[in-house]
Amino acid sequence: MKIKTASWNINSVRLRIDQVTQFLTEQQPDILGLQEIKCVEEQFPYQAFRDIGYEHIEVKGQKGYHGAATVSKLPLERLPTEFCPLGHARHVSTRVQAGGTDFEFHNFYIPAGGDVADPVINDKFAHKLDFLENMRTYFSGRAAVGDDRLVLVGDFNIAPHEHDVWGHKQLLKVVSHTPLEVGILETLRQTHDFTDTSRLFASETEKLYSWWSYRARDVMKSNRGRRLDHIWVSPALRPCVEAVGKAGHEIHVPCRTWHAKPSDHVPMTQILDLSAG
DNA sequence: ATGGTAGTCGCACTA
Repeated sequence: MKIKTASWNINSVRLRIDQVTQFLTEQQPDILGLQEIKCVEEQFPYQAFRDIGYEHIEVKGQKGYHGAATVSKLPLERLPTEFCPLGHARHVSTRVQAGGTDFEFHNFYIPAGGDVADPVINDKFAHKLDFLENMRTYFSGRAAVGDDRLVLVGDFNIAPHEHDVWGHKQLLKVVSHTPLEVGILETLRQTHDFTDTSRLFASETEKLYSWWSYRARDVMKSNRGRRLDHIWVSPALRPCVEAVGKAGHEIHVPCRTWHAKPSDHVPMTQILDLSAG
């Protein structure tokens, strides 16, 4: 059984509900993790998703800021997790029923971290590091991450590799690409042997971006992007990614300019051949 | 070193 997973920082799900439903209709992922929905649960446009076949919806919202939601064609069971030390709505964990099998889908919105890459003088950067530490604690505390079938998606707000940013040297002191946060994220990934699916079949020097700032003119022409969004899988699911090959992964770059008012992030999708795991 | 844009709880905050 093949399933298609997706992740997208939508920057207000209510404002861009038509873009989300267009994406779902065209790409037909089985499950989508949304970040920055910017609404409370009661304001979430449930019906628009149900109308096009996404009947299973788990939302963690808050007023005005942040928020995450997972919408799915496959049945979901909410898992009780908490990663944010400030209690922000930045995470939804679910178990997904996929035919005769299942897997966990962890949808993250890691804090951006403010402007100054020093946790002593910048509370937002300290918060980002604390959130990452809570992720580390959670996964280290699980008995057998290597055997468990986990998909981690979301806006991690970290571009780990040199060619995940338009200018490695220019961004070394810019939050999202500093060695401190990159090192923590890479340690988390390597500790559990998570596969960063965007890089599995891409060459190390291929530029990959999922986000382009609003604060620049002709941003796609200058192409000053960063790869802040990720789909990771645990070792148990790695064969499911390998089985579908490079074509199974897609960063939907045209979505950065396809509507007059796009999100600053584009969606990405990863197909898993669950029969290979 | 600064400022640029976007969305929301809009006269401020987060990104």
